Amino acid sequence: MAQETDQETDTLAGTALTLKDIARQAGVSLATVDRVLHNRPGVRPDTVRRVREAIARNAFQPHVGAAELARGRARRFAFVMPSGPNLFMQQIQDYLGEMSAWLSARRLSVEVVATDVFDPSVLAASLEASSGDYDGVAVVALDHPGVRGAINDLVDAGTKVVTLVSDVPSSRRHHYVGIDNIAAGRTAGALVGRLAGEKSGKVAIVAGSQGLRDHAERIFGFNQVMASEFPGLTVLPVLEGRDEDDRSEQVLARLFGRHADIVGLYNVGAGTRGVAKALSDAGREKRVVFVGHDVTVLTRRLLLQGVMDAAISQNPGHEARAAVRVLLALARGEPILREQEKIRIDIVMRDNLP
Amino acid sequence: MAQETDQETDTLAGTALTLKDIARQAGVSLATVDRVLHNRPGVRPDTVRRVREAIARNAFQPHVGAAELARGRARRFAFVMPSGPNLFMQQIQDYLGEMSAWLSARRLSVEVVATDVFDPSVLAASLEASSGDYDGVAVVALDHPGVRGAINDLVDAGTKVVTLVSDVPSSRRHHYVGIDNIAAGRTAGALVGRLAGEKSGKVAIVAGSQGLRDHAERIFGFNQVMASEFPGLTVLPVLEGRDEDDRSEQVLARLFGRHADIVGLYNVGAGTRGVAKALSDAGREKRVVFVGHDVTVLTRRLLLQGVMDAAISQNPGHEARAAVRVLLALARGEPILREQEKIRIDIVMRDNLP
DNA sequence: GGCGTTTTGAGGTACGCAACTCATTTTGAG
DNA sequence: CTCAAAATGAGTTGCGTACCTCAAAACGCC
Repeated sequence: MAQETDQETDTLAGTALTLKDIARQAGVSLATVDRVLHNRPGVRPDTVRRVREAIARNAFQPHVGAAELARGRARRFAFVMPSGPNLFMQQIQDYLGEMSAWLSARRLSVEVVATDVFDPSVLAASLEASSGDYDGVAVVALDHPGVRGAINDLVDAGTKVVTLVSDVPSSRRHHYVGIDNIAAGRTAGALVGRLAGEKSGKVAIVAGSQGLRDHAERIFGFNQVMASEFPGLTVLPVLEGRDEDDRSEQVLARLFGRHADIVGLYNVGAGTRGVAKALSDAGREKRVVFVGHDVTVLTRRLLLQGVMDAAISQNPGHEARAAVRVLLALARGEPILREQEKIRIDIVMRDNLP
Repeated sequence: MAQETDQETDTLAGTALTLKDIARQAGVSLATVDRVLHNRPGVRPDTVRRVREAIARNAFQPHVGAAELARGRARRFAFVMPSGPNLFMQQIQDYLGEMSAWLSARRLSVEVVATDVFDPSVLAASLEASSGDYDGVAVVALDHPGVRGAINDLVDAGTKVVTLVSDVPSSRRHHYVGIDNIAAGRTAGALVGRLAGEKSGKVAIVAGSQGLRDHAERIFGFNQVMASEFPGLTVLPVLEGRDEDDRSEQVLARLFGRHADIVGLYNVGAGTRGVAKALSDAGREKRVVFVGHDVTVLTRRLLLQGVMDAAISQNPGHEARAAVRVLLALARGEPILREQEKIRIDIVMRDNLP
């Protein structure tokens, strides 16, 4: 019907071997292949090798659907997250909710455990309490010895653990789903510097607390870039607003009173409403380059109005889905698609608002 | 062991109903439920309603693994893509390759069909030829009546079709995986304008061809922003470099010779190497704000060197995976996670290079 | 060579669904 | 009321794996 087109075709996948084929090739029974595949005891090293070779030779992959069906038991995951009215965390939960059809089609259950993430002992207790109940746990973690211990205990018990948004690199968690906060701070710095143009002047930083690992890292990255590339700009001492609107507004208002030549402002955490109010009360709404974090209803409006110039964002939907997918892959023993699960640092300006 | 922590727990999914439960609730047999579920004939409208209600009432989702296992036949997808040495397209293919383990664990096969995408009749023939062979087709499409017809024919034959990177909105394709190119152009415009600072001067545009839909749309968005927000900047007539290095360099060199006050440069398509060469030959490497598209080995280097100021990027890995996931969801009749499959317009600068 | 232990084979069952057959019941048109 | 057509029930088979039991074979030790 159609004339031959000189097209190449390149097949990427689609073998259809089963366990039976592997058994035949290795010259053993199905039971033995099963023992090897699941690291069950009672197989001679030599036999193990033969089976492994047959598996490798054929690039055999167990049919994920069949495996899921055969194991019967559903997998249970927990998301341990802050209980406060944090908008970003709320977004993550919302996106988990949007996945419910996807989850139930795979017989997965995801439970959100709200806890006081900022109290290490409470967080650790929450984690310990969930031991044994779940196949996997995603936790917005505080980097603290008690929390680290609790994470390691979970890992030792066979539970898969991923840290979410905030990492505990010294623990033995299997994966971290979140951004590199130093790079995020550097990005913010480059934006403030570039958008401020040739101007010289002062730059203000408002953070929740310098005790929070992610905030501290962002500030570090920010200062790095400012020092090395924008010598004309002077970074003022970091203000702490505790991620609260009122307090952020107050400290900032005081600062504006003292310095008339502020050309840039970096809001490291939340409290955006207060920051914006201080800016407008001081009448400097559009004369100060304002860079903050995360895309919410508020920052979206500020970007559209031109009050905010850019938001550094980590996609909450992506983080929610990546955490689930990573936990699932870990539980199944599947490889993780690193490129897919890597959370990127998004620069969001008015015209590329998602 | 652990003291009670006052934590709320909120379960999101995890029911475990089966078809049998639905049948019992609806007061019919398994066979009838099956008929309803797959729109097979021979069921009274009233009975259909009762079954549908039972399904809805329990938010029943067929076990995706069991379904996949039962249908036996593997699913086949095709990616119809340009045959040329296009780096971006090559990246998409590379990322498809990285998925091979994921694909084979699900007994999916993906074939890449290389064709001359820029010749409508050849492209249309390629599409027609693949009719019946595949459950789904992803195509980098040219917006042309012949291509539109071929896409519609595929859809009518029951094949799922998604357009990739470049859309054919007038066709009945099921989904488009790619960015909004007008918004991408607007973003580029905003960046050039903002990064050029207070300066007034001229802005150059180099495109592959204004006949290409995506290029035309980007230019449109770019001009929109320049006209409305940066009246101090004058946009020069669009240069056409045919996405080739040499030609881009020539036309640009000539332009630099005529205009001394160029402060911004937008490279809409490929030919980046030539553009960069023209810039450096003219000795304006770092005095002109240079914004382009896509993150490749070359643009990455130019960003790090400070020659390029920003790259507008659509993540090729994301596009590859999204296309596969969308085709799979369509074939299975599963809902599409729109938020997940939406391709975002990434602003990539030196410090958030992926 | 006999013994206990380790390793292996053979086989079965279950998982939830798709896709089919065939017998039976219900329905509605005349 | 009759009879063909339509609707439904009941059942089977197979998909590829996990997990289990039991018996048989091979092995190592004294």
